[in-house]
Amino acid sequence: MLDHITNRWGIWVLLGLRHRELRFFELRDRIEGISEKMLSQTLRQLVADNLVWRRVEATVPPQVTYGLTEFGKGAADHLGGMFDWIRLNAASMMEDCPEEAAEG
Amino acid sequence: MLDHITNRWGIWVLLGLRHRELRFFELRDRIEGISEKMLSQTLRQLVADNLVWRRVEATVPPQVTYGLTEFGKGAADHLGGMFDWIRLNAASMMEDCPEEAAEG
DNA sequence: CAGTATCCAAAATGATACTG
DNA sequence: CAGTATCATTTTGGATACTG
Repeated sequence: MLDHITNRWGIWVLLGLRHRELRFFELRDRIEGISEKMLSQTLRQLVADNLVWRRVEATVPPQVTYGLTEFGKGAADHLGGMFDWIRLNAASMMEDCPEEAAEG
Repeated sequence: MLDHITNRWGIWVLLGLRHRELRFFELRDRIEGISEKMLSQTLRQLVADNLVWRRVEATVPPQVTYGLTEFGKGAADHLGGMFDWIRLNAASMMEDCPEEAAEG
């Protein structure tokens, strides 16, 4: 399952759904570069893993909405935390890395 | 860079180095299923990203040791935390998921 | 021991067209 | 709108042989 989460697209879907539930096309629009095929496939995996839920409204045209389960929220939280931490520390790391000298 | 960390093997290398520094063959042994090619490649990426350091001792036979930088330690920590959390919650999630009913 | 180079197989991805 | 099917391409991974 970690594979699905850390997949090329899994991360972005989970982070994309972090703030609110989204329709299929909203996700596709949010996650730039993703194809419909990959989005569909990734979503199916995440739904199967109980990280994401799927709600279909049998209207015309049909509306399908995706959101995070409680489990998915936790995962997205960890993921987001790590992501933020990396962005913060990567910046200061590139400027100057005094810790490296302390290693030896 | 997130790609490198969440790579198929990047995760396991970072987690493998979490407790202590290791030699090349120790890592290869620890991470079952990894080939020398993939290990070498993954390590080069992580070193380039400043997540891992590399120490060469010019002995015969040569000894090369890898370990986490301060930056890498932080990343491995986040990764390990998420990993543990998933393992814990995935188990209870599969048995019973009352939160799901509360969604609708 | 610690790699690198090469070649090959397998899997992931993408573009496009199509369906209900 | 929300997908699925198909095909071509790209990427990844592994086995093996070779080097210092």
